[in-house]
Amino acid sequence: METQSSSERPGMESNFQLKLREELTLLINRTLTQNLTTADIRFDRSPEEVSGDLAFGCFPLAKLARRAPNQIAAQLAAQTDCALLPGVTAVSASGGYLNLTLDLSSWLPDTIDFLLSCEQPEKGSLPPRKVVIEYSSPNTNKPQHLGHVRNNVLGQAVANLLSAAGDEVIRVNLINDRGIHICKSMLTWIKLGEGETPETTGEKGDHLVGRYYVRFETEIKLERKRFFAAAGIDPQQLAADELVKREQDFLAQSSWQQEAEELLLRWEAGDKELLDIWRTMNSWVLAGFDQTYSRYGITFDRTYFESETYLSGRNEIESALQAGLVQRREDGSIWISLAEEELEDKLLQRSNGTSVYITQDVGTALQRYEDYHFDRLIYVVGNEQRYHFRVLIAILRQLGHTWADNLEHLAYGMVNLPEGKLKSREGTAVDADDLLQAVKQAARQVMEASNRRHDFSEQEADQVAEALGLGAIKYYLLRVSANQDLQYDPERSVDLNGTTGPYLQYAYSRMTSLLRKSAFNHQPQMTFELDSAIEKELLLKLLEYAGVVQLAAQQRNPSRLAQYLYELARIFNRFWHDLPVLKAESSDIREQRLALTAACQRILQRGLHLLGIPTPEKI
RNA sequence: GCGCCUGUAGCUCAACUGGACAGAGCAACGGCCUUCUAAGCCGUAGGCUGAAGGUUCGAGUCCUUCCAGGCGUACCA
Repeated sequence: METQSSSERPGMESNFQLKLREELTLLINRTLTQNLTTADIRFDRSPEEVSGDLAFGCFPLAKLARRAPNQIAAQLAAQTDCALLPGVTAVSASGGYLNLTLDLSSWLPDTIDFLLSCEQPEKGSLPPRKVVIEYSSPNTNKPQHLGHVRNNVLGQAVANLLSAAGDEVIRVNLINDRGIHICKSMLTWIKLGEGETPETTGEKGDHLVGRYYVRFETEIKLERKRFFAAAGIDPQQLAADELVKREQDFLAQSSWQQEAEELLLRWEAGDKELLDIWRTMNSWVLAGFDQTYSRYGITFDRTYFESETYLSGRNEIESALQAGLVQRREDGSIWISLAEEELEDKLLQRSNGTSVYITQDVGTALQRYEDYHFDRLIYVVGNEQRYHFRVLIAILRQLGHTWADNLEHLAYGMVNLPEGKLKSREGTAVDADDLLQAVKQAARQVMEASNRRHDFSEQEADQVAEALGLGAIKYYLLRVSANQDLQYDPERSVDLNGTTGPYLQYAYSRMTSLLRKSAFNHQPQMTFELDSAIEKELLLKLLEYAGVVQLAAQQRNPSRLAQYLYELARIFNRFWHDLPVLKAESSDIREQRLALTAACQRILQRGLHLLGIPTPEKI
């Protein structure tokens, strides 16, 4: 059950914003004898055709007062004395909305002071909650690809948003470093690796190990082909259930499969020689991951390893068995009944005594609760695991952990290419490192083709290209709301025009350029006489910032912020185009426009950083 | 079969959780650089929101039934 309505978490506000909401609340309560609170007052932008800037929708009031919304709006408009509302020069009713016209020059001083001096303008009014958020969660058998990049970038951004909105955030990674898939790359390296190491090949460790994982898949595919050929069967001709049976037959006699399974048994038995190899290969992969994370700006406060947490899952199941909460079947396997949750029974331990995926997640969750006593635990995991997390939460609840209701699966959609799906097993996925390299190259080419001349050193040019590449990739992934599948078009992501990271970074560098050239220094309480429509658009957009961050945090949806920042940048670009700043008609106007620019710059910088996008000063 | 998710402009995506005439970008077409960075700005064109019913003062959004796609439904992770 939702306990909060969406509009009840405003961010910090300037004095004028706060005052306006208070006065409007009083006004409504007086004229309609309601008892609204300021939290009930939310503004939309007035549409172009209507005279006004901010619109207050009277629809919720219509139910309380049992009158039509446009009647209520009309009455409010008729009985409103503008003098009581700060900086409001006119009110009008239209289509059930009360439209307020703001006086730009009275709003600006207060707004600019607030935006430039408030330490954390995104902060919400509720007490902070302790939130543990898990993202990335890679397997140590292959390098990270585009799907992981979406996860990493999304997780990082949501963590940043929650933190900015005022929560205490603990960012955790979970390394899946054990299991049959790990054994596959190990096996292939042992058999065919001839002692290769990242040092001898000069390759990144995760790429090296990943090569052996792909190799395993190609080898077993060949073996499968031979198996079916020898039996004189064309698998394509088989009915579905027959095919499943034949595949099982194949795996049962496949030497690659058998050897991998033997390796897993040896690993679980603690075979010392094997554990050494396992540790060595994992360390290669982890070193590779560290490089990737660091380049992408992905950080964690704590890293969990499944090889360390899966045992606590086993223990939990053991004690649940004693307590009669789970049942052992005749073949020795252990199950939990989830009939109360209207879910299928779930296996918790195999008949051969080894643990399954969900057992590890039970253990990890328990350990995290012990470590942090969180108010909320968010899992950033692909939406193909929706069912898995429903089951996980149900299990924890059945085992008597009331905090199970504080777990939350932040499911995000798959990343597809225009040609179709990514397939990491076949090694056709878009590799995270290669991707950044390619997009960076493209950015570099655009920089060099441009007729702008900067005295960039080679090193500076490289840094700017890297920043633009990151901006391009991250914005591309974050502008789509999380639960949607997204289509990744490599060519489009390299295109720096349109709703892209580089567009925003470019706008930022323009703002910075103006401020640098003018050596602007903000004086509080300055007076404003600006009055153009475009300047007012900027003011109105700036006023939305804190609310947008609050909403994005609450919905765990950075795309809201991504969208907003694009709108802000677009209005700024229009402002830049239409109005002179450094060469303004008077030095007063110049200072005022610079102050407005400074506010935009700070908001755009903070917003982009929440999305994990770097903001180079010059492009 | 059952469950979950998704269908919005030619393409990629928005739409503050039920509110004003459904908005952007790309692609197309037409304008704007001797002027603070043209990676920019302005304009034109593009829609029966998959279909049909229903609830409501009001539906892209909620309900029902279809249609299409994706993902689950493992003693895989």
